[in-house]
Parts: sequence; structure tokens; C-alpha cells
Amino acid sequence: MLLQSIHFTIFEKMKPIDRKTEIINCAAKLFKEKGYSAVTMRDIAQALDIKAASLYNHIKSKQEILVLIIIEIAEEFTNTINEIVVSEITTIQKLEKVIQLHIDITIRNPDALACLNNDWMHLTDEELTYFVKMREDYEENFRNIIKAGITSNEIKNLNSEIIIFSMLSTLRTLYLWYGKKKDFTETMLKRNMKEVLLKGIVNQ
Amino acid sequence: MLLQSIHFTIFEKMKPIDRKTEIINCAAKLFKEKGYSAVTMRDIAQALDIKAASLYNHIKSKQEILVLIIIEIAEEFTNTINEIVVSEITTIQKLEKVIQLHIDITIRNPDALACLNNDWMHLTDEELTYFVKMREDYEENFRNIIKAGITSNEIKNLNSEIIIFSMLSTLRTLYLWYGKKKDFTETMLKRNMKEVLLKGIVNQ
DNA sequence: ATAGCAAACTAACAAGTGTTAGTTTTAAAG
DNA sequence: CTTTAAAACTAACACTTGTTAGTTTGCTAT
Repeated sequence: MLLQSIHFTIFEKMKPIDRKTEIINCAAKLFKEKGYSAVTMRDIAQALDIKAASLYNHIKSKQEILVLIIIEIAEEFTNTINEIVVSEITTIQKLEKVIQLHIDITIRNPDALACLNNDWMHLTDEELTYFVKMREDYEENFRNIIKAGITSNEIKNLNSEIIIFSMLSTLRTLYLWYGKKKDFTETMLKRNMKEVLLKGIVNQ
Repeated sequence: MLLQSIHFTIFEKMKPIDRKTEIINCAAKLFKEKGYSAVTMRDIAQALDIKAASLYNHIKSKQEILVLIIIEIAEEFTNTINEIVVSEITTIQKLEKVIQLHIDITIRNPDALACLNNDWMHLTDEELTYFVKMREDYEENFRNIIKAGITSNEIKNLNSEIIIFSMLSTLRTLYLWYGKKKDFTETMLKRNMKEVLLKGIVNQ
């Protein structure tokens, strides 16, 4: 009994992916390639080598899969940028931390991130409202960082909306390029992206 | 007969949107909001206040609509960057022309551009192959511009892939921001984006 | 008036959708 | 061996999908 418990615990820690997580990861991968609407429950089942009906022993609905993929990651973005905003560091350091945040999540879970970017509009009801709210808050936080930087003269006095959309576009679609390019290591990515996004690409 | 012909010609020039174009524009708008797969023929018909079957008097299939939306724009990108590459101007000027190209098309047809970005994978057969080829060629052209710029010392010696993806991400998703922000005028967009993308946002 | 034609309509189809109910398999625990 | 529970299965449902066939409507040229 005791031995079995210990064995079970070790086993859990080494392979913590239960069937439900497996389904969600698999679904995210398929959603990334064809989009939520074009992927059927039978597609997901086939990729896991089971029948569609069997999925419902683990998940409540197709919608639930989407919610579980998107909301967790959205909350991580929200929580982390909230911490960054209130931290006592320079604007440039804050922006560097935001860049790191996006790179970290992209590397850890590119499929879910693709899903968040492309399929969030297929959320419904409270989850859709909740997501949109988080998205707006995130952009508002970003905007405040930029504006403070312009005021303190750390950031050029350009149209702040263009700075925001330019940086966020690049950060949000990193998942598209990561993986396609084998030679994108984490440290290289962070160093180069900070340089490109903050200081530009032109000499002088 | 002659008079009628003339009248017809004037009418054509003043209102050149025939029903087929109307359908395609309408479809593009819907595709932008929910994606190709989530939009049904009945959705498109309803938006035009007709029945789904009536659409088939004008178009061959749902697929054809997608092809017509995407391919034309893709070819415009292809043709224009081909001209830019061979033109006898500096690397910076070439990059400025590429920025202009994206802004022009975004302003002229944001819906089709959204569709091209999000739904190209639902193309099939020759059209899919053709599109992917154009996309690869476009990126290759961009890569060559950047590499030439690095060689001539006009561009910083950073990882060229990161420069490419960073610029293209911003340019390709401009449609997401244009329209949401009322105060994005064409001249302002071009001036600010050239500054941000080429010279960065940090003072000094 | 009428013939012709573009463009709408109604009705229906075959295939595919998410999901449910009820049953069988698998494998670990007593 | 038996019990139990998780997780697979088969079969089917109600509905939606893109699309076709055949028909009617409304306008334009004769």
C-alpha cells in the first residue's frame, strides 16, 4: 500500500499528462493548422486513435476544449503584465520583460498561442466577454508603459498606437515563425528581438 | 442602340460592382470576422438578403469565392515586390516601398487581406500550391533585400530571419488595427511605420 | 405585347456535424 | 477469481453543410 502510493506519486510526476490534457494538446495542435471550425471531433479522435464518442468520457464539449486552451494562457499574460506594470524598473526594462513573456509562452506552448490568436472569436458567452476584457486590459497596460516612456523621454515621441500595434503584432505572431526556423534558440531570440523591436534595424 | 451602348458604358464605369463582386466582397467581410470554415453559404446569402441557392447563379462554389479573394491580392504582392527588388534604389528605399505596399493594400482591401492571412490554408490543389509558392518567393525576396542591406552596411548585422519576421508580422497584421483606430491616416501611418520599423522606438 | 435572359426562388439531396445512450473492454485492487 | 471504475466502443439522433434541379420573377430589346 505504502510502496504502491510512492510508486504512483513518482509515476504521476514523471508523466503528469492525463488523457484530458492529451486531448487538449492534440486539439490545440489541430486547431493551429486548420482553425477551430474546420477541425471536427472525429479529426481529434482519429489523431488520438480512438472514436469521437470516446472523447466525451473526458471532456464536456468541443467548446470546453477551446476554453481550456485559451483562457489559461490569456490569464498568464494578464497576470504577468500586471506585475510588470507595477514593478519599479525603467520603461525599457518593462518592455524587455514583456518581450520575454511572449517568447517564454511561445516556446512553451506555441499551439495554444496560435489558438488564442486565431480562434478566440469562437468563444461564447461569459468566456468571450472575459477574454475580450483581458485582451483590452492587456493592451491598456502596454499603452501605459509606452506613454510613461514617452513622458520620461525614454521612448521616441511617435504615435503610441503605432508603437503598440507594431510590437504586439510581432510578439503575438512569433508562434508562426518559431519552429519553422530551427536556429531560433531562446537566448538568441530574446537578444535579437529586444534589439530589433526597441532600437530598429538601421545603422546610425 | 448607339445611345444605349454609351449609357451602359457610363453606368458601368460609375458603378462597376456587379453581383459577383458584391458577393465576394460580402464574403470577405464575413470571412474576416469568423474565418472561412465558420461562415456558411446561408450566412453569405442572408447578408445579401437572398437565398443560399441564388448565390450559385454567380459563383461556382464556396471554394471559388475563397480563391478569388486571395489569389488576386497575393499576385499583387508578388508583382510589386518583384519590381522593388530589381529597382536601382538603396536598401532603405526598397524597405520603405515594401512598407508602402502593405499599407496601400491594407487600406484598399482590409477584408481580403484578413482572409489571405487567416484562411489561405483552406485553399486546395493547384491554388494552394500556387499560393504557398508566391508566399515563399515573397519572403525570399524580402530576405534578399535585407541581406544586401547587411552587406552594404545599411542594415545592422542582426539575425536576418528575425528582422524579416518582425517586419512582416507587423505589416501583415496591420489590417487588424487599421479601422479599429480612427486616427490612422495614410500619410501618418506611412511616416510612423517607417520610423518604428526601421529606426526603432528608443531614444538615442 | 412578347420573347429572352439574368437572377431570384422552392425543395430537396447526400454527406458531415456535435453529441447522447447504452454496452463492452481493460486493467488494477481486494 | 471477482469487483470496480475508467475509458474505450457501437449505433444513432437531430441538425447543418454545400450544392443541384427545376421553376418563377422582373426587366430589356424587339
